[in-house]
Amino acid sequence: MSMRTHTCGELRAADAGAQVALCGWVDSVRDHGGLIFIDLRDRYGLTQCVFDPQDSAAAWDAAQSCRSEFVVRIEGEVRGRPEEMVNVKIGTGEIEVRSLAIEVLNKALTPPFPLEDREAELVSEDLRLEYRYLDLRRTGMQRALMARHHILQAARTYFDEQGFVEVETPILTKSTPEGARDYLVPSRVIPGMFFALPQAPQQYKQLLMVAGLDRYVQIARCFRDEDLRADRQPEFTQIDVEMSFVDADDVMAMVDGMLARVMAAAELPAPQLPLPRMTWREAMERFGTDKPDLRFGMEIVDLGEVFSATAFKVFARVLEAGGVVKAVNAKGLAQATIKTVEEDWTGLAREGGLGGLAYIRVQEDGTWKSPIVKFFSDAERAGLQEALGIEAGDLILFAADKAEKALPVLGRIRLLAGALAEAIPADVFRFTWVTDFPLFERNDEGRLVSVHHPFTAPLAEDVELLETAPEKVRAQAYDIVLNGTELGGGSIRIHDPKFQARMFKVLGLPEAEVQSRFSHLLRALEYGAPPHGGLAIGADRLVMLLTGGHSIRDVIAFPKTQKSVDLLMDAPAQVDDKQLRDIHIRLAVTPTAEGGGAAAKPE
RNA sequence: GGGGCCGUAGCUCAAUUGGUUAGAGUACCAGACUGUCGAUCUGGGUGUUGCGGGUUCGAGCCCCGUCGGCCCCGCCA
Repeated sequence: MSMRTHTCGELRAADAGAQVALCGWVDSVRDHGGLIFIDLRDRYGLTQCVFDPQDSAAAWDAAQSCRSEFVVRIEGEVRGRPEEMVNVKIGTGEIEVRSLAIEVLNKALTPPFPLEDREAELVSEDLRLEYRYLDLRRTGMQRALMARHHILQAARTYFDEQGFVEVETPILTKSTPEGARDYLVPSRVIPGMFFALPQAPQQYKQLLMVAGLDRYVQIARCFRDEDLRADRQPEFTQIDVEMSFVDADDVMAMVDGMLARVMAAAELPAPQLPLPRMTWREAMERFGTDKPDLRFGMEIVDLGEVFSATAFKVFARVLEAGGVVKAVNAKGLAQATIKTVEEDWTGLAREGGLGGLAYIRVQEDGTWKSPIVKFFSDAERAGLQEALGIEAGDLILFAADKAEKALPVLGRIRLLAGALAEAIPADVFRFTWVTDFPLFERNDEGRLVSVHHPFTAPLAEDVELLETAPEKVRAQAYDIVLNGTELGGGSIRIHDPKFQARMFKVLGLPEAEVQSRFSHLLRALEYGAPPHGGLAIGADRLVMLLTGGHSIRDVIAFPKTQKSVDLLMDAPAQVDDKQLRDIHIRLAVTPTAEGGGAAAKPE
């Protein structure tokens, strides 16, 4: 008989009578003194194996010494269970294996934490990460990894069917001037020079379009040396796409199809295609963010009309100065605590540069309780009522300032209010495209920088504003958003070398820097670059959202901690002096062994 | 760089105002048990209260420092 004849998730009533061999981990031992039950587990499922001293005294004896997580091979005969003994919780619950022999292939130490999902999910994450190979043994984690596999496989298959070619681009590449901090790799051969790990395969995929590949896709690893969040890891995976001879609609339609396939692969309801679209301006006006969560209402309402002639000086002054008065109706939150409204949310408004946050609590009897209502005319009250659909129990939150300040604040409060009111369903998936982003923004120093990246093409009708009013120029850029999370984004690229040079000039990049950083791309554009565009989707975030996870660490096999430490491998770590000499590096700090060897402390 | 939460048995947590021998559940170990499937019953505490220092007659608890984990802001073209 072979090592194993079946998996632990395979046997059914129809297999009764079969002689089988199963291999796996001991999930649990229930020793009744006479009878012993061992649940044997592998990736495929759980099978109950019964040891009776009358069947085989030797096997029964060996089973007695089995402990959790031992790796064993069991031979026996499949037996149907009487109806009252069927276990409906597991797929193999209608059978059991009458065990005639058991071989311990490997013993196991007692796991440092329970491997049962129900309990393991409460265990501190650093312990799980230190013993990730045990954590990944859990059903829940295996399900997440399987979902990831199916989702990425569906995306690959889809793009293959659509004629895309998967091309691998270098991991050792060149540092880019803008964007995130690069991970650097010193060159041994050329002293003092460094490779950078790619933040994205952006320029390579554009060069592949110049090369005539026409349709490119890659499940690409990307690296960014920035601080982490629940949805950000220093290395992450993108579904990276680029297409030639397309416009923005073509790219979005292609990705619509992919997302529909991916939803099916994740066994989730199909979204209606085409996925909805809105412009960046509309997203900001209605939701106060460029990644709107469409799972609930509480949209931002403009009250410029209502208060156009108001006697309330605070609003009047703002409107006169070209500002806006906006509000959100936090439905049903009139009972929100003073702390929530006047400390937490008002504090948030102040952080966002607002003077404060006005509000109205609508009492159960319909009366308005508010420090500011007394300044409103009857017409203004009626206007508010109408514009915000005010009902008993509502909480109205006002922001009056420049639109760029008021909208983001209300956008954040809308999310908090939605969560507080439990108005955001967890099992609903609402996609939207956000299009027509601004091409540029001002950074801290007031310098013009690309919102997306410097290869993004502007909308044709805005090109004439490039030099005169660059901040008004909209980009042929689009983000795909799911449930308030930015899944990915892309753009139509500039394919005309003269235009690309013009763009660098508008950005104020010195000629020398353009040459040293982008000469390869500019030269490539000189040799017949097709019009092209594409996008990249954050694979980890996509899988996280579709599996209901709260952190991308839940869908990455071996993630890093918030300090970018790998607790399992204990990386980063010190290296030998010889290794440093080879790469011409001398340390300016003395590494210390504290914190498990991963912490380096300045002298 | 900044704000917040956390660190007590293998795990999850408790421990009154600073009080004498640091507990519970579970895991684990031993014994019992022939139909369990989160088995059950009996017995057993296995501890550098993250680490270092301070205050105190006395510190898990207070103070200072430090290490680590998580969430957020900044940052992430």
